Amino acid sequence: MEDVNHNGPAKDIATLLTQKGYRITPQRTMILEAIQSSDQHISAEEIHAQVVAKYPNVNISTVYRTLELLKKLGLVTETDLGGGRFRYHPAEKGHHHHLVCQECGNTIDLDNSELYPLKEVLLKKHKFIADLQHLAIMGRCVNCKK
Amino acid sequence: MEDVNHNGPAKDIATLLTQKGYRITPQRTMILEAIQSSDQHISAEEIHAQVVAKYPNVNISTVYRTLELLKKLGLVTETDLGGGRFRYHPAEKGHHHHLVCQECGNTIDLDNSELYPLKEVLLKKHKFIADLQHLAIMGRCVNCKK
DNA sequence: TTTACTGCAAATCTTTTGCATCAAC
DNA sequence: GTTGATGCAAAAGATTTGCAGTAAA
Repeated sequence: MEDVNHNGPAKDIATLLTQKGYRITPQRTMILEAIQSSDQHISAEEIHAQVVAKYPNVNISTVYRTLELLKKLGLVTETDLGGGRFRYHPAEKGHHHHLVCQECGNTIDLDNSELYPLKEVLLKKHKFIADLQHLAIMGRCVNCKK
Repeated sequence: MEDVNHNGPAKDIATLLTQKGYRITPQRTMILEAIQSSDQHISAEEIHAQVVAKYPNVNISTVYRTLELLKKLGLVTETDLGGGRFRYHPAEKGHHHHLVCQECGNTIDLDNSELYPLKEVLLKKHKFIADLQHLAIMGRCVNCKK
């Protein structure tokens, strides 16, 4: 019971793409695998490196175009953790938040419940609907604090 | 009592620069004015536009180089609000946080007290020292929510 | 006069786009 | 055989850098 869905997620996505008139290509398959095999958030460059290792001629623009498609279909979430580079993760893995250590780059995941009080405050006091899917909190982790 | 310091901030900064062996140029003076006159966080491009209005030949690389210097001296804080563009504000103005509307781009400022509970939780549960100076929370404001 | 600062142009770096070719269906 | 997808090269947008000339001290 590793996956959220009953079928393998890759198969689901392939089916979904086909149904919508998109095509399954080796490039797309490998890009999907790269995203799904990554626990952490992965960047376009990292996806590309991983794909190229097996299938040398894939261009990074194909990665970007595939990510754009997957975003549009709601299969992948794009997160701007700063640093001028987007990061991606499978939407099915649910949303979590990030404590990013500015020293060592490690990220700690938080779940929704820990930010719920904040969300409530923002809504009540500022009538602001916070999109906490895309939240990254910078700082320093234990190991780096000294 | 507008300023945190007793002397005008611009004068302080000029003195400080001179003491450290840096030079006061018209470009630097105007860049400093642009940063200080902005309540909100200002981008390099916005600073440049404001400076060029009065002093047409200033190059944007001068803006970047001045910002780098001011950062190094701790006079200006650089914030990565995402969108692949840094924003700057005077360090003396203290830190506040941002609710950024993804629809209209408006920002609502929060002060430290509203995020204090969160900071405490992160410290206690995750031993993570959150640098909330650099926090931006994305979402939708009242006007855009519908 | 010394050398820090500036303007300009060119280089980076990430992401996007135009276009001709290729391959999934 | 259609037409959506790909690779390549070039563009775009923000920031950085090399260099020769300029100006603050």
